[in-house]
Amino acid sequence: MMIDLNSAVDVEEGMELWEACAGALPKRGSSVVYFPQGHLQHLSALDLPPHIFCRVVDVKLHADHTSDEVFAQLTLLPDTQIELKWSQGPVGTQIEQDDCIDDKTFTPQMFCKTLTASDTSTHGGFSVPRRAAEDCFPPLDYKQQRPSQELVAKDLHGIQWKFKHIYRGQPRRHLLTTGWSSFVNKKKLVSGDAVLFLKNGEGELRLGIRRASQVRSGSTALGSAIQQLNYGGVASLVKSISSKSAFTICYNPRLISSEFIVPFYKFSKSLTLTFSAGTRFKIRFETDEAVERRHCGLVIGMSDLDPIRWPGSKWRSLLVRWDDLDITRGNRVSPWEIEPCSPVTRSSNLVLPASKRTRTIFPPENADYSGPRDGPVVSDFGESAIFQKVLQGQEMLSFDSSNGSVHGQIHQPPEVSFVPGFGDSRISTIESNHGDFFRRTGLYSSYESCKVLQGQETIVCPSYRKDPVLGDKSSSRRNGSYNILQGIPAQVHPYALVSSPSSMMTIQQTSSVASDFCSLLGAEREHMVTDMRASFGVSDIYPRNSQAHPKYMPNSLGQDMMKDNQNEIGLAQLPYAIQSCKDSRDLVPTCKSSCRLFGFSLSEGRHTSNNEETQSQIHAFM
Amino acid sequence: MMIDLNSAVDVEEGMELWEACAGALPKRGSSVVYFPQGHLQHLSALDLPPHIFCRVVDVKLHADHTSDEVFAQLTLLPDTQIELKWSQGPVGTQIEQDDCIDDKTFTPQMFCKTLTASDTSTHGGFSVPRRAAEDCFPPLDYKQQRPSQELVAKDLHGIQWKFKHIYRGQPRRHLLTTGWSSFVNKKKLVSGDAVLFLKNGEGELRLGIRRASQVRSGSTALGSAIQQLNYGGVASLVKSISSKSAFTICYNPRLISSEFIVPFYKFSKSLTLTFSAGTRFKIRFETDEAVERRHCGLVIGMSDLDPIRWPGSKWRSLLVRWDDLDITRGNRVSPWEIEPCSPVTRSSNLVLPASKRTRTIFPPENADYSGPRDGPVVSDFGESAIFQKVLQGQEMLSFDSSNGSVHGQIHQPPEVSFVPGFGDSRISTIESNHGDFFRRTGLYSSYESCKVLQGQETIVCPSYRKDPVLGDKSSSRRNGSYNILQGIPAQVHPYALVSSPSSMMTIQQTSSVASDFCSLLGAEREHMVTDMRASFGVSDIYPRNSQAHPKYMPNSLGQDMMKDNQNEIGLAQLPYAIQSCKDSRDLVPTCKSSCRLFGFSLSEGRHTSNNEETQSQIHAFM
DNA sequence: CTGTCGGCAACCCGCCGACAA
DNA sequence: TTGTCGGCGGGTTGCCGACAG
Repeated sequence: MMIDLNSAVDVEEGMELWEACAGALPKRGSSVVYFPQGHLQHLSALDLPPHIFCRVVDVKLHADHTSDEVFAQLTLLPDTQIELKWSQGPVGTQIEQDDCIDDKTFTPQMFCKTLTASDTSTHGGFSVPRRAAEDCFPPLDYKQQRPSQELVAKDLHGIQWKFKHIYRGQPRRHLLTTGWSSFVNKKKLVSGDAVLFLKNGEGELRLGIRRASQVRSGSTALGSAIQQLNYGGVASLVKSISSKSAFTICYNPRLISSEFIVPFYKFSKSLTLTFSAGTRFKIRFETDEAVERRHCGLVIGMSDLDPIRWPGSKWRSLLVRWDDLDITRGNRVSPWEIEPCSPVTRSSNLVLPASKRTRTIFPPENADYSGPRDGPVVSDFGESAIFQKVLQGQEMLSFDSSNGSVHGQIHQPPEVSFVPGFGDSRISTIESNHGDFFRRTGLYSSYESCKVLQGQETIVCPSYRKDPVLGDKSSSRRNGSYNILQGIPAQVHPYALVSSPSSMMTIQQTSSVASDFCSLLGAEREHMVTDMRASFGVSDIYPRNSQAHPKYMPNSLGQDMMKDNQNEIGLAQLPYAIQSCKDSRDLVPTCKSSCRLFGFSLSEGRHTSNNEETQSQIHAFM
Repeated sequence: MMIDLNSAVDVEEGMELWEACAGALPKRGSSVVYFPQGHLQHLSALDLPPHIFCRVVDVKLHADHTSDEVFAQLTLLPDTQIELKWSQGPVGTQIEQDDCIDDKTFTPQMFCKTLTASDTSTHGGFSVPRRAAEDCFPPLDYKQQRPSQELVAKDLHGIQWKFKHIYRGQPRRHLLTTGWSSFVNKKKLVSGDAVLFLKNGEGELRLGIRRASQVRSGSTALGSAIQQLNYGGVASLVKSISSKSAFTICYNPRLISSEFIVPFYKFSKSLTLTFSAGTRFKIRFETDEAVERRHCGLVIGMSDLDPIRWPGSKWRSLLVRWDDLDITRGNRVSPWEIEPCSPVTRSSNLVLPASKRTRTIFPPENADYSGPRDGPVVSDFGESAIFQKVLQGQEMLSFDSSNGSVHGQIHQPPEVSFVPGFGDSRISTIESNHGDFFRRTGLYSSYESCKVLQGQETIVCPSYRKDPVLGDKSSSRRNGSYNILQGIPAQVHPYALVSSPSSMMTIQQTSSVASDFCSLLGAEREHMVTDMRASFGVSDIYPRNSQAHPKYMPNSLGQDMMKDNQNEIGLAQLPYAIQSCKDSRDLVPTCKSSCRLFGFSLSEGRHTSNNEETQSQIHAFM
């Protein structure tokens, strides 16, 4: 069940926590594009255009009471003004900026740690990373032999959790003992889930969770179901849109199924590119296992996903071939989902040790550059509080907080090009420049490390690296040094976090930079992209008789397409889907058994649906 | 999430258990009346008649996977034939009979016990009532010093639960030890919930639960939500009905919110009565606390509940005044919900010790009458298996199993009349006859004890009474002696159970008797009822300035009406409702907090929403 | 620095008959 | 007949430093 953070105080306080847990939201007042096709899936043929330009007129935050799943109710108002802008030509910076206004001031501190087996076992408590404790928790009296204190942290629902925070052991370390296991049990946390502590301006502690895996897919079902089943249903949705009146949908930034709302500037920009067949691209998304990896692929054509009901829609209009044929994703993407890929050699070896990688790839080029090694990340939405006030003190970019835009000292953007290629690791000189561009702007490293770190299951913190200028401790006390991101939302990372070498993060103001980066990138693309559409047909791309042809790939693309449909439609349509999400831990078996309804037996038989529970029960008596 | 009992075997086997847990269903093929007004509440003004005559074309049983909440999906087909019958005049017995056809043969044995504090505490196991164990469990070898065996019982989902069944202690008693607490934990049972063991024809054990209280209201939300939010929504519902094509709704016999489907004969018959103002009536329903009591009241008028959108609807068309002003129910009922009341003195003292009461009220009048002391109960639906083959061996009525109807040897129904009265306990001579009628038919006692027992929180078994004729043990081995009913579904009790003095029950074939009883009653009513409509106006009934007037009853009727609306509409409309049912035990706080959305703060503040949990958490660390 | 482990205490679960309602 | 209790044994929880990666 959902509770609404409707107390004024809690909305105020909970906002940061909510976004820390969920990711960035389209801001109230911002311009977005709504895709009924993506939202309603194949639910019914509607008399609606494929994309609807809207203004976000209301945002309500919600958190599921039992699973802590976060989602928002967005109220969208179809806006002909935006449509007008759209029809008049490519994106203006105006629009981007209006997505980036913000008025929050303070900078909360937070840390996020993926729980280890020890953290979640019954054997002990929670091992707090040193810096996390030092930065987020009230200081202990280290003169005492065994310093300890009581911590109180509120979760999204305003529920208080108390923990004994103790500093002990040899060597000394911070631990949460009493109260911790209760928290783990009540929240049903397992190893791989992440907890998140956040100290707000008043020094109050807030506590959130980000679940690792299955809940995500479960949530998808829930989210989708709610979206469609929202009171009034599809009919009233159509009616609202047709009459240009506001409508409300559910939105979960962490879910790939929430892609049906896209910031206008992103949509607009992506279409200025007209991705050609042959274009190499990369994408970020979460698989079912919540492992987020960077995947590259090749655009092999473009066509309407559903030419009958949604002719001319850009929704998943690009036919693609993935480099990794195991990718459990359809062979279609939307233009705004993907980014041009820089196929440097190292892209095939993504899981290098972070410290090593960092050292190798980003030697300090500028002695003056003592700020974050990892800059901000691209954010879809210029939303919110916690992404503001970034980059202060950084030399590479000056930030004008008055309008939230970045005035580049990079007045001459470097040449960036995206050369279509079929091999794995072609590097052109232009692409080198491209990499250089990232490095010079200070954007590249975050961009890169973010992607790498997102997919890793347990890795949180790259090894600590001494700052060549400021030494060991001071660097981490500044506006962060490394960007540590983990369990990050799907599709596009919404955080702009600059963090210390530990998992400590300081949240800062970066979104405007991010979107500006986007527009720079977009501009570059426009110049450089080579239109190869004419020279490629879909079937030409696939060597006949090779397993790369859809016909011969039952285990990859072909099947994935089916899966795609089955999951997203099936789970969204029926009441089963709603009910499959009652309990966060029961989701897997439940979903399995309900999936059988759509022709796929994901489980062996119906009795396996709660086999674990059943087994333990059956063996309770010997 | 719901699982469907879709394996053929399980439907076959699970049917009995399902009905034991849920109550009787409208049978496939039977005639019912569907009330969109009751189903959709104030959801939207529809272009539908207030009642729609339908045939039940499909029944699918479901059980919630985590809470074990039972409900059914009914597919109804608007049927002009029924409408025709309706328009041609009062009910024929034909229609009743077609609701009672059945082909099931065997008679399962079951018992139902409300869990005590000891049963649910962590301190021990489950104390099995002696006779329940003897009748339902495989026999133990009592020669052993401490006889024990392993029991295996399947629940609604087909999950097996194993228990150690032991016979020990001084004095000896039956206990379930190992495995029991695990069951309690997994099902989240608390004291007041009831468990139900059922031995089917093959001697297999089945195991169900009936929750006591809050889950019920939670389920209401779930049920309602699903009903309305069922894919396609209201619009498609309207469309289906308008085009006379089948539609599917959710139905839970235990819920008062499921009143929107009424057997045709019941509807039809109730309208032949044209309840007049001044008519005394009684009703059975469950309050929020799952306490079901018999309530009496007075019809004070009749008018449309919603004259604008549902003019001429019989839905809650009767304005009533309750004898007990504390009743948490609106001041409106539908004609088919109520029955004429026999205002005998003891009706004001319902919670007499059962054995004492039984002794006092039902002295054996007929030495030949060695069958059940408590006869069958009125059943709305002539459904199913377990209600058949009743009363065999009983002298009062003969049962013809070939067509499921009852041919009365009561060829001369006794005079039954319903004299309007304002006092609490007027007894007319005619009413005495009325009571006598019940007694002579063997219907009265069950009718009575059922009502009494339903509302009691912990009382399950009236004290054991020796059968004056057959002695101690033998009586209970026959077709039952006392009808023990507990935690019985709302509104109209669907069981026809004849039980032993313990909580052991033998399920038997009674429904045809029940409906026949109804028709008898209906016929009587038609003759006897005095039309007093003209002489009473609503405002005349309420003594001005008395607290009986709605205006002066903020704590009873007035407020209750509001509650009524708020709950049923509010919870049905929003996604909150769907999600409020994730966990059976979390339902209360959840519902409370979500109710605030509709303007009612049912809880003190939002933080109290899971106070219990929170408290325990907060105090985990001192 | 921090994940995991063995050691060990305290607690609680759950089986037992006693007792009484 | 059966609900509750004290007794008590055993399993689990959870705090501790040791140790190692």
